[in-house]
Amino acid sequence: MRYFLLKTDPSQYSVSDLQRDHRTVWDGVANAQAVGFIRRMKPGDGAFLYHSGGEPAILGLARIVSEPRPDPRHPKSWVVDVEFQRLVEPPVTLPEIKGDSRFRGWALVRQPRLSTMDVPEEFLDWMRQHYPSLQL
DNA sequence: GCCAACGTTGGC
DNA sequence: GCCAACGTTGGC
Repeated sequence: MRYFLLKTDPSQYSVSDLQRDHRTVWDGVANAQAVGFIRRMKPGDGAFLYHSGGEPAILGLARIVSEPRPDPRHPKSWVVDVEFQRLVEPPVTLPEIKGDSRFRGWALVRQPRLSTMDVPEEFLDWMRQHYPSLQL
């Protein structure tokens, strides 16, 4: 089981929208590198939900609930179904992540425009320590 | 709202 | 296949 991070612009589709919808098709990912991560996802994998725009932060946890598949509407895009799991409270803010030298190499810090990525083991450890109730 | 970074497109 | 122009994203 792996963990990924999914960015969303909250003015388009927010974590509370997913909480309300419970399940959605995660679409709009066309960038080749990001699509590469979508294609590596497996049902049962975890996904941190991140708001870009507004206060950049991780504020939810979701589960991948389908195999990835090409988006029939957009040739270069791939989609996957995700299901809301939990809110991350309090949210883990970008400044907090940037401020920790252990995460310096993470694409979240290094490549601001990458919308979908994997999550380094160091961050998972940190999360397990600080958010034990998430049972990561 | 601005703008830097960077990905994509299209003309050659 | 290169690269200039252009568009988009995301952080501030």
